[in-house]
Amino acid sequence: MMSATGRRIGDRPPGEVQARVSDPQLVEIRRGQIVKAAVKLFSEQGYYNTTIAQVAQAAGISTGLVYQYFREKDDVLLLSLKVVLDAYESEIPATLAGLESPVERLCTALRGYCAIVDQMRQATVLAYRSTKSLRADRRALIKQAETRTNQLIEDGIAECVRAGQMKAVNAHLLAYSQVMYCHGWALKHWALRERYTLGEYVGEGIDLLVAPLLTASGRAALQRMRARSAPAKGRPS
Amino acid sequence: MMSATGRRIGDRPPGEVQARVSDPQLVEIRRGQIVKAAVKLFSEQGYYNTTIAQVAQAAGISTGLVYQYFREKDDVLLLSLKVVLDAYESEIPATLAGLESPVERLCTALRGYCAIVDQMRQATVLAYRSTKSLRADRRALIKQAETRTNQLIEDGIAECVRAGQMKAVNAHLLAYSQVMYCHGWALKHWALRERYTLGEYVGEGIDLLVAPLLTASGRAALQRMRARSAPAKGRPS
Amino acid sequence: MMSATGRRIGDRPPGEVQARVSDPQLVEIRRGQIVKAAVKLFSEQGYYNTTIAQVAQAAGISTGLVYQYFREKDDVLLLSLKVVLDAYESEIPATLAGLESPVERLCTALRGYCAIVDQMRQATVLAYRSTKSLRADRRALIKQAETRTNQLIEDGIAECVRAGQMKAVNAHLLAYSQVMYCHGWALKHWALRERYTLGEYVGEGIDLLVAPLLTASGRAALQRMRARSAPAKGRPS
Amino acid sequence: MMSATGRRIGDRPPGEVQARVSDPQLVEIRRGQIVKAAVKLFSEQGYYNTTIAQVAQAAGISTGLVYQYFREKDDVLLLSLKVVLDAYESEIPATLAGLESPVERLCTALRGYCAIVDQMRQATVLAYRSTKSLRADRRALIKQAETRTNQLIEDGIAECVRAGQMKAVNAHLLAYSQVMYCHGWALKHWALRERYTLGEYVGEGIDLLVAPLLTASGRAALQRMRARSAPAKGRPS
DNA sequence: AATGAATGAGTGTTCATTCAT
DNA sequence: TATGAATGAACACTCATTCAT
Repeated sequence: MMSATGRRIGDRPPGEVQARVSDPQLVEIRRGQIVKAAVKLFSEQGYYNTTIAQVAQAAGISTGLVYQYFREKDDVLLLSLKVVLDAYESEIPATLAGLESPVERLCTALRGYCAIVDQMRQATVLAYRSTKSLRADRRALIKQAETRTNQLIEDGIAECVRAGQMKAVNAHLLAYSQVMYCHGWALKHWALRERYTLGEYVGEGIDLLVAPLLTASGRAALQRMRARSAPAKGRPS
Repeated sequence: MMSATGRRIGDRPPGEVQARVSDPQLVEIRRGQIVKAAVKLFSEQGYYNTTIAQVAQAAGISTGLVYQYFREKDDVLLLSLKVVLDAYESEIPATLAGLESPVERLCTALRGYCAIVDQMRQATVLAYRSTKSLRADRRALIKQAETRTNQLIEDGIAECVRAGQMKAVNAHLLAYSQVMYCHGWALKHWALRERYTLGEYVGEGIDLLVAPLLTASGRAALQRMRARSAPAKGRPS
Repeated sequence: MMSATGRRIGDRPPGEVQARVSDPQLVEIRRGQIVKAAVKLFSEQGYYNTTIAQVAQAAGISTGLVYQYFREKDDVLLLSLKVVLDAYESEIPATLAGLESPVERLCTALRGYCAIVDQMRQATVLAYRSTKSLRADRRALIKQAETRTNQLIEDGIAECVRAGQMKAVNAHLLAYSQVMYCHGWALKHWALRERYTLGEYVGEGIDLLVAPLLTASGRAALQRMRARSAPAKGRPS
Repeated sequence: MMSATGRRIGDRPPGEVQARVSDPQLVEIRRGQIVKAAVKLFSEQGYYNTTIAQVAQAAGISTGLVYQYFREKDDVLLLSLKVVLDAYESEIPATLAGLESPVERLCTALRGYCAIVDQMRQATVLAYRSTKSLRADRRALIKQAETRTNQLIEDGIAECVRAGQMKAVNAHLLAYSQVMYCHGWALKHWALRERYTLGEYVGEGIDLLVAPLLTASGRAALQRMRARSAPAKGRPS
């Protein structure tokens, strides 16, 4: 069914969305347009309440053109979710550059995670709501990406433990707990925004989900980190 | 918006679902049938992939009859979600009967919460996924119910603090964290079921989200509770 | 996929079209309406140029209702073609009642065949044009029906031969030839109608495709038949 | 109806397909490519199930280029059908070169007709199925071509009669009958191929549609012809 | 002359909702 | 009350045709 001139775009694993357009640059641009519009609309109205025509219009293209870049509506959702998850996977490690102390690395990762969640608040909710709308094989892709992100946090925890900064804990479940705390900023934003700034939310989260588990040396490291950032940020009201 | 023939049934607050049928008993029975079928189908297939005809068939009634008890499909979802949330609100307090120690009450509440989540795993996921499918005013109802359940946990935490069993913490955010941990059993069940039984999940959760925050007296209370339940339960495989 | 209350309608062989409506009488009525409209429109405009909406409108029902009685557009075509072929299969034998002479039976069958073709001229063309639009398994059903009709003619020929009224011939191919001659009245009607009436067409056909193959006794029988019918019918202009 | 930039190419009669390209040689080549691909695809899948993009790809050119040589999809069909009919019109006379005996000429024409039908089996079916897909004016062109081919056969019959080799018959309808017999090889190939080779089919056809109508001298001529070809061919199984 | 991306009208099909019985 | 047939708006997806390059 794939035209002879059809080409898989990018180097992504199988299950990847295919396009009828051969120019990879154009594919990247158009898909960017479409996914951007889709994330916005899906997040606001939900997947099933958003029509392809709306996505196309929001992307500034014709309805038919969407189908040159995506085989079906499902594919648009898949790529939209991947964009969000890929952001986690690439941006969190980026925030850690140059940091040595395990505790500092963990806290920074959590801070970064929450920051991305904050930026993509609606898209994060979308990921929670819409993953099940995907077909089984595609859902698996999303779950894998999620697992990889969790692993980033779990590794950070394990580092802390190995360095003697954190007591021995179930790193796997603690990571889950922390990740869900980060997601919570998006999922329960309607309740949280009235009471906390993002900074406060992160700080309190560290107090609850990191600090109590630290050893004396871990607590010292946390202290140092906070001392360093406090003057820069002041006390947010 | 209010159909001329529409009639408020029962004593529920405004925003309540309306029926065209006058016999309150019958309304209760039929709605029960319908909602039971709906929760099952919505959970399995999602709200938008489930047709009213399917719900009717699963409930053993005709399509048209659904509209004698619900004004629109949305109403069926609303009531379905309420059923789930009401279960939380009524069953958790029930598990606490006769317990005195604040730490024990908190841990029992969390254990009960997870148990309900486990029983209604799919429905819990449904609540996460589908709340936004509701219209704004109805969504508010759901959020209120959720807030009330959170309050149960938050009160438990506050009790612990007041009784000197837990250090001073942000009870509000800790409650959120613990509630999300409970929900996690449903939301991430695909990843968790391979590694933990429900009992283990709860136990580890308490180790992470309760124990580290306790005072010496709180720790002693937790110890006593565990000593009591351990022989009864043994080591779950 | 079939609803539990779904019911196969009628006693037709597998491959039969299914309806979502359970009352067999209603199914018969509605399908009659729909197929009648479909045969007309498909014949006039072709299958692919006719929309379901047009069929529904011509049948005096709503678009959606068509899909209560047919699973897809293809099914409407299938039943439309079957109606035509069933007419052949049932009406031709009916014209033979009471006739004894094999030659007379054969000629009457051909006359009857042409008469039906004349009545359903457009539908006959439709059968030629649209059979390939069906999916393979359905096409097979149509071919079987066609084969059965051919067999009717072939049997008539064999009878003539057995009775010594016709020389030994390839009954199979002669039947084909005669059947195609009958179909020709519909297929080439644009060219034939200017030159022949239906009666003339049949008469000349018998002169070409029956008479030359008869034995002396067969010719005599043909003669008698024609003598009998000539005064009744006269020379049609 | 005539686009301003449209230009008539070549010396074809009115109703002719137009091209935007001026070089007549190129037009011939490109149209050849396109029509060849179209005949194949239309025959296999039907006209409406074949997209212009598929035709272009099969022809090894771009989609847009098709519209440089054809004004619309309909035109591609028109030319495709003409190619088939032109083959009849030019190839049948070619087979008759050097033959004198009218009966031999007629039988050879029929044999040639069947041979072409056999070569273009799918395309012949296409002509039957798709003529009505053309717009009325174009359909007329096709009918004319068909009429001319019929005339070839009719002339052959008339020759036989004039030469005293065939009894007086309705040459017009006999020609139809014989032509339809030839077409039958394509139209009913699914049923015939299991029982007859092409040679047998032609031979039996002559037995049914030619031989019984011959005079003594005609039968003798047929005899001679068969005697000549028999040794060469033997009895095909 | 040639490409192939872009357009947008058109259609099969679904399904929430109504209504006659 | 209950049924289930009927409605019709809505939407995903296709494809003939155009057009910028």
